[in-house]
Amino acid sequence: MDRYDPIRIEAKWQARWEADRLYEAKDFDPRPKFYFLTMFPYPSGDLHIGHWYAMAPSDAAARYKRMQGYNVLFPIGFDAFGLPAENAAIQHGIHPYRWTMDNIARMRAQLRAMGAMWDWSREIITCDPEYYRWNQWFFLKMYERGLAYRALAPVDWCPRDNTTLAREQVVGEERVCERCGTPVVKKNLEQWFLRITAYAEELLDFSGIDWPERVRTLQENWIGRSRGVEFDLSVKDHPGVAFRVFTTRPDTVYGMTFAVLAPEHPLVDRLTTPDRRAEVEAYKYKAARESDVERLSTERERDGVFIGAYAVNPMNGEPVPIFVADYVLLTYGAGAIQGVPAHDQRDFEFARKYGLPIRVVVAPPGWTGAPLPAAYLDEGTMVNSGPFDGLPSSVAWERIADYMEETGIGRRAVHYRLHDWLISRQRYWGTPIPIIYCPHCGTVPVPESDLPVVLPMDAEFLPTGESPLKRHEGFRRTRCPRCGREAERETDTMDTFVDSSWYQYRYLSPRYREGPFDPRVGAYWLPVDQYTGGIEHAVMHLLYTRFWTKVMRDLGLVTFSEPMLRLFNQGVILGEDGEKMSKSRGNVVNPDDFVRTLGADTVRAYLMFIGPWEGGGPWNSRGIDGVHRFLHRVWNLVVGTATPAGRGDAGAETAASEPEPMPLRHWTHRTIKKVTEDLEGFHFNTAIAALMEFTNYLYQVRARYAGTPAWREAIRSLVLMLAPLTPHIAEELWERLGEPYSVHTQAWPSYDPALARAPTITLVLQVDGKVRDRVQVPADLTEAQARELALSNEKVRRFLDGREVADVIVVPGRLVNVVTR
RNA sequence: GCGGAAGUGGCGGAACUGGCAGACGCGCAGGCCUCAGGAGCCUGUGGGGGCGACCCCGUGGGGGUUCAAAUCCCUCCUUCCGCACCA
Repeated sequence: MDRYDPIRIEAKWQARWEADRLYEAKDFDPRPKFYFLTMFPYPSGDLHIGHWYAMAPSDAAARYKRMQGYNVLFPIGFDAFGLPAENAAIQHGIHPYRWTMDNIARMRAQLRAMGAMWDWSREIITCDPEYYRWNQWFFLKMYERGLAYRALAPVDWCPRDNTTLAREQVVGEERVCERCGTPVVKKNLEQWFLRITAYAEELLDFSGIDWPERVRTLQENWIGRSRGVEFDLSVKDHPGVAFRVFTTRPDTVYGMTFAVLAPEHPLVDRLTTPDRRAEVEAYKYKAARESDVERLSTERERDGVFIGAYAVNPMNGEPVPIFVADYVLLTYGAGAIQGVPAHDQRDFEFARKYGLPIRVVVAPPGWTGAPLPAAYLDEGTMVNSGPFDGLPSSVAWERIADYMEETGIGRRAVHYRLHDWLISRQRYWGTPIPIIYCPHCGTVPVPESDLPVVLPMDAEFLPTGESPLKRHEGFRRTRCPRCGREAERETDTMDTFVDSSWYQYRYLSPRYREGPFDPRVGAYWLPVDQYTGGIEHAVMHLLYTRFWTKVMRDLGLVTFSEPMLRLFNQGVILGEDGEKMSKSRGNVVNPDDFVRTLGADTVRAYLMFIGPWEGGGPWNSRGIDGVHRFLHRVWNLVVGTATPAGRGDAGAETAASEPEPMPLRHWTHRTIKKVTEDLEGFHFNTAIAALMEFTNYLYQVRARYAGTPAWREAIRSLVLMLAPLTPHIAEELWERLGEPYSVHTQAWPSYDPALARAPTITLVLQVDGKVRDRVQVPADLTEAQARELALSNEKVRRFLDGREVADVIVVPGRLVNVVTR
């Protein structure tokens, strides 16, 4: 007997597919195109089960699209810059390039074992100078347009990785480094930024793309748009001196009883009176020293110090005391606020602590004038607000804003939580920023013709934490492209998120020399139709790549504004204990072990069967056996060598001699319908369940149908439907059926809707909503017939027990509910 | 605190637009086959009651709408994720 031997057939077909270049996508093919992209891996060294979970289902989906008649581009590459390579260099003396390329070689072999339809001819590796030269090119284009700039700014610094971090890379309440978990510290440094905030408004617009609500919400929250009013407060006894405040509640301006400056605010020194100076200085010192952890502690009492000066409310000329307090941040809004304790919880607590007046200006319904127990934040009626009294506060919001604009007191303004993207990294293993500092000419961009600025291979890697480029004289010292005199290169490299912000374009023409991608090829494939990857990139990669595409549009490189039309986020695969896989927990599942014993098809199918793709979930080593058994059963069924012996077969005959459940062709077509719909929606788990059911059914009726055309249709369909999910076994069985190579270039089976519809249905008979009987009836039973059937049914009558029938609900094709009084 | 998602057998999960709860698989129990394979076959398996035909209960808790609720509404609880002094 010829048993299912996954190891042998998988090796065989992988070699054949590669030799035949079965998966190379053709540009300009007349079929409709479909660009299916999965987030490319970082070459950490080994392909882990998480990679499989991200990639095997996406391969199945891409294969399905191909069988649906699309010309599918399904590329793969490596996100090859980053810290681990540099750390390996420091710890083990291996050059980051060597380390990275060795890992890539190993991972390529592991990826091939998956049997995916990647087009390896388009592989990209971001640490290749021919790749990162375009990072530099983009940077120069942005620099020309003022979208890349250098600024002295307080930046987040990871003391362990010895580098700055983008705001998005600082995570959690503890404000730790996204990569290593070390608490970050603030440093004041000259760094390069990309002006993503120029696109803040546009990035809030998701029209035209079908992205998960979750990602949209995360991005919206991250961008953090606030609409409000900015106005200036003049300072009493300081003619000509004023500071700006921003508020989202201009309707509460008459309720201002104090003002607050951020401790770092530039006016603090100037306005502080001599008698307050010592206290203010002490407070500033304290605020500066406090770590962010302390400063953000939720239980912490709000505090501040009066600086001795008074600000004048522009609406009523009333002076209010000015404080410094660290609950006001220099980095948001204007770095100063109006203190309205009656209508802001923080101001309320502050006013209580320092005995400041709490003046209600938006009255809650039924307010009697009594003090409020907490800040009142909702809509109300204006009081104590001069000409605006009596208006609903939402109306007053607009009227006061209008008034401020008309009189020049202030203007409407929008602020964002989003900051510009800090891209400077004080590390070696990244794209050099193509800038030269000349003592005579200043900051000079490297001319395009001099690109790429190549990383020197002979850098030294020492555990000092200092960037190797900074100490590399040959790299650092250069000549000014403008005046030719001695100058210095920028030694910082770019955040690796730059690499992944536009990689989808490089896949189109990875060896193109005239630009980041060939526009002719781009016109055919772009944009990406389907993108898949983890949710962890919601506010970093996925925001950056949208930004990048908008910049590319404004540079005239593309004609659209969004890089990926549809996005799907798969879940996370957990260890057997239900916890996140980690070496320290010892719950890491190595896919290679299972591939070696059960085969790649089983691993693929199991990962898809485990549950909804978006849900992730725990790995179960027993569960995978069930899927493996299923493939065995399919094999035996199709090859026709299911064990014919003994009582097992007798049992099968027993099953087959029972009343026929449904005709074979109906089962075939309804399974095709179900699997088609499931794959369309990435519901791999239920698609596989349907194929299991179908297989179980085929075993039951095999004796009756074997050899008939309907049987052949069923078996062919089964193999075709397995092709995207388990490509190797499908190819082998397809060949054994005598069908032409390759199963993967066949059309997806179509179904006849009439056949997919059940010829008979189970009609449920209920009395007062409780199921009392089930009867098999023709699917086209009329409503009247169903009603008749129910009322004459013996069990229904028994449960009616002579009671009066009040109503009979008939749901055609489903049930009849007899309702008693 | 704010925003989002979710709670279904011993486990992973299924259930169209409100219409048979628990598909499929794991596990478990019993039986079979086999010179033993990462082979296969059959039966049973939500809880409780009954010799049985059958009956009752059951989708986090409580309440509601409805002929009918896992599904809709209110409320509470729990878990996960994100943001968190953003003015």
